Amino acid sequence: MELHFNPGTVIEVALRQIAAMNNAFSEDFEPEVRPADPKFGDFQANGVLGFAKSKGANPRALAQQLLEAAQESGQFDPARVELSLAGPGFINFKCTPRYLWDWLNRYADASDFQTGAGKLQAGRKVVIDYPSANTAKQAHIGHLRPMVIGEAIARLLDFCGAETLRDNHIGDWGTNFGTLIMQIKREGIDLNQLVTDPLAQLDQLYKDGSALEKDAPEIRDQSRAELLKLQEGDPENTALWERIVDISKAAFETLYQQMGVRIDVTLGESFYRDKVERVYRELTEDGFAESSEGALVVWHDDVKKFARDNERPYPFNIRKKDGASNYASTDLATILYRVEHYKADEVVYLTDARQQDHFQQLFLTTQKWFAARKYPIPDTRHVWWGTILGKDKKPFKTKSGESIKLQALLDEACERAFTVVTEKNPELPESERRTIAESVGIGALKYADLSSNRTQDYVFDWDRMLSFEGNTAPYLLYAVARINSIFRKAELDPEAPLEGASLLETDTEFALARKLISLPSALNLTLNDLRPHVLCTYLYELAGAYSTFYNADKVMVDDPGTRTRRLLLCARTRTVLITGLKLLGIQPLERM
RNA sequence: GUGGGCGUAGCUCAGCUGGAUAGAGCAUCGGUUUUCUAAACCGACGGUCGGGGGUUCGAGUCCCUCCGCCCAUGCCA
Repeated sequence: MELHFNPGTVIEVALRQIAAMNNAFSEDFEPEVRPADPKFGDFQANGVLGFAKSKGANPRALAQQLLEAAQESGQFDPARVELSLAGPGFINFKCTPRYLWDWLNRYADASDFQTGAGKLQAGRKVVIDYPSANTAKQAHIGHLRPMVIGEAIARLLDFCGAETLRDNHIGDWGTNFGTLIMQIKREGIDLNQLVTDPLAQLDQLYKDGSALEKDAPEIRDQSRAELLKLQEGDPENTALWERIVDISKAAFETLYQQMGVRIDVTLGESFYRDKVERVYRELTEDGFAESSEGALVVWHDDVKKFARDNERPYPFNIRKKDGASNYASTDLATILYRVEHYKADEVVYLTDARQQDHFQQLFLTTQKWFAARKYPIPDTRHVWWGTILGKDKKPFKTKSGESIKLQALLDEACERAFTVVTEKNPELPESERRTIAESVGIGALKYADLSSNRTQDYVFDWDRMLSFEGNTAPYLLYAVARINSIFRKAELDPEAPLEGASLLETDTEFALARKLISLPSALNLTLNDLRPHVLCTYLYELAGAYSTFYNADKVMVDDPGTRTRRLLLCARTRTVLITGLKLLGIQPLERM
């Protein structure tokens, strides 16, 4: 068996090939190789069971046949992997100590992992639409998930070889500008005079404005008129708008830096304002768009929910009845631009769960439109997530019921982490405790967001996320810090090559080694549905296997062979943990 | 009404798309340190997987049917 980054893939490819040449199987046989429970082996193939069922064959006999064919093929060197038949027809694969050891020596540092993982998405151009913040509003807790999940997914795709473009599709052209400009004019505000926290003041102006609109239709009309003037290029409104956007960008930049969010381009909705006409024209010409109640809409009769004869009409509204564009218009113009200008093979959108209908309609419309025009059709993916809940299981808010400001959340995370660090490690200088607290605090916040399945709501709990027990950032960071400490005391570079190690011996060493070689499986699985919690679970299990090993097997023993092999396990664990944490956007620490 | 998500241990969550005896952490109880960071480790306790039916060698996972919660549902994004 080849010494590949992902042994599971090698097994799968080999089995598929062997089955294809065997009379008892057919081309469509899927081996279904996956990591196994350690008590059975390292990998298992479950595919025979399903296959036997579909053919009405005896699964165990069939599995026996495949196993023998595999052994005869010469593709499974007994010195590297042991095959066995189990239960109703599972085939188990157990890597030999030799193989584990060779793998650990072959895949030694971050660049080895990068090379191995880099084949997964090689050559793909992926545009990632995030964090797509609003303009003229302060960032609040609702902006946490797009920043955290978006950054993690972007890093993951980068790591796996994709050529990514992080496109910050800001909402700088929405209806809210009508309201905001209306209110600015009403109050006679000079935007250049706003000094302290200008974004907060814009936020307030908007709130006041929309409060007024609530029970005054004439004010609502006024706002709509201001919006239309802006969209038609009125110089006064354009100048106001530019200033608002600048204020917003500057404020968000500070947050992006703290959050470790990296952006390649910021092309907001305004960028597409002269590109929506083409969308209207092409969709109308091709017969996809038509007028309905004064608006321009697209019906999708092939999907019940969006069909025109549905009991509750739910068209894709691409131009409002007042002639103004909306987010459907700009999203259509945007995807065209991403394909034509950036040659995107895939576009990944990151938003919360509530926008699923919109993206379903957007994707349907894009496919039909692009097919009709013979434009390249990109893969599209909507990566969505649930709500952050308080302990009462309702959306997490302040006691007075307002949304929590993101900056306040970050500050509290760092402050709480600082208290903990000071409690545990009072002898460290304050500046270092502050640095540690920032990594631990922000890291804990991010990890809490990433470690549960993103499609579900999760309960926000400071104490749990900052705990050193359980599936948390501090637990993982602590594991890294302990490894660093060993190398520091031994006066060794954890990234330097290690020579003269003896072969693995104890159960805890083996358990750790087996966990290490399952990194590629974890990456694969994470990438499948872009679910970072899969990677989190893996890292947590790895840190757990390390802690068990650390407690059971002393590293700095006298015997040089034993010492070196344990140091090697420490070094590998460290590299994998650091690599994983960085993929999640969490900064590892030398000590804590 | 329709569509989406969900219901797993007292609490917070996993469960790799139908696989082997349903797993972690917290909490509770008990144990481990002259040893590299005990911010750790080990063990015990804890489950009619919302209820009921079905499909099959096999169901937390798929189908049907109820119960309950969250979200979306024509011009905000």
